Amino acid sequence: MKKYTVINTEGNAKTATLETVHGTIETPVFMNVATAAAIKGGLDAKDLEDSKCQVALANTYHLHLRPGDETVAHFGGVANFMGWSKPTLTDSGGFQVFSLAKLRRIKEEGVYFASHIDGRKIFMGPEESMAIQSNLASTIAMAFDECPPAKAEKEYIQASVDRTTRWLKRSIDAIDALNAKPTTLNPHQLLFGINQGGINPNIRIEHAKTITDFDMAGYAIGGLAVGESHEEMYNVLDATIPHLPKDKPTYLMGVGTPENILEAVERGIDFFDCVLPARNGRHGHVFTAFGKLNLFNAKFERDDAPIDPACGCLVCKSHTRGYIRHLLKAKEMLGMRLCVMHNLYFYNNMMGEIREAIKSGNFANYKKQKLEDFKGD
RNA sequence: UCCUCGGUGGCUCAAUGGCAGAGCGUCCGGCUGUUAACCGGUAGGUUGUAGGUUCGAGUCCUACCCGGGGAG
Repeated sequence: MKKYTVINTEGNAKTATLETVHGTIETPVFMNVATAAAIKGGLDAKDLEDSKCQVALANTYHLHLRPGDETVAHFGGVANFMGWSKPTLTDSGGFQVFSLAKLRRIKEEGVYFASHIDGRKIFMGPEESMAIQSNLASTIAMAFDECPPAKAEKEYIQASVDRTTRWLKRSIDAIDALNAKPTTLNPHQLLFGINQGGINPNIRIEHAKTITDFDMAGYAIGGLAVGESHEEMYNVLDATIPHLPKDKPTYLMGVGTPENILEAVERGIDFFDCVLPARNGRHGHVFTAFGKLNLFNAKFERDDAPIDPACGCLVCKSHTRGYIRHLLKAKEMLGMRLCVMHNLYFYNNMMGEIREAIKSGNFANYKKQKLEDFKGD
């Protein structure tokens, strides 16, 4: 079961549903990042539900290292492990090829990592990544790819993209073999392919055409928001998205700011994920309808307003900026937790507004108004 | 009363007689498929007081003030 149904479109923007064995996902959607089967900042699955989260994202590399994917399988997969009853997506470990640059070696067969936990040597290639993701029993698995740095030379990007294509074929073969022996946890794990090519439009387009030849459940655009400018990112989206199938979900990996998301939805993206709302929340930065606030700022010491008076989240219903600032300054864990809860709700709620706007043909106005409001404060 | 140790940024402390510093705190900024409750920056000093020696004193000398410890 992988039925992707477009409900309405406005220009290139689309709102759709993706039916999965673990429930229906309404897009555009923002997935909440639970790397090690936990939202950092002390949130659990119940908090995710309160935050209007539809999909939780976990990481292959991290869960393979600790507690081990077979241990997660013992608990019935990552969703059961963390008490989450809705769809999950697992990242393949490809991003760690980028972020753990000092701890790895890339070869044709895969990547040799030194564990960031204990230095132990581990190997991960497409087959290993798929086997781990199968144990994690995520709703959607990601192909094993390489995410080259934005500033990499064109020659390196091309060689990297070609290798990612070969890894994609191996990822597909591996997941097909695993799906041939379905488990009750996940009768048919979906696999999304990943487009790469740095900020080079031609490489991006050629790679999009190449991976479109494979019948993937969805197509992701990776390797963005890794140091390039917003303009470069939008140019890549403009060039690439027209060459991806219209009848499949698209996923812009690792993006981004609320502004980035509005721009990408306008260009036709369905799925997003980003650590920003959780990480910035832990650091006391919160998102509001009128821009970002840094709750560490002295001006909030005696501010008795909620983070965002227009917000409907549990935090804004019960707590003041002044109280949360105190918690943050006192290093009380509750301060981080409240900020993360608010930020996740802000993102997920905005995605709901986006879906409604597209359904009613009002997205262009909605986007324009939001971008204007975010500049406020 | 005597002996002794000490007095340096808001706090805790560095600085062979040679540019007065650090950590924390303050204030501000950054964070984009998480190695990140993290990283970066700002401001803040008549070195207890008054003299002296010296080219040069936080540092050596004298007196005093304040604090800790000890003796009586």
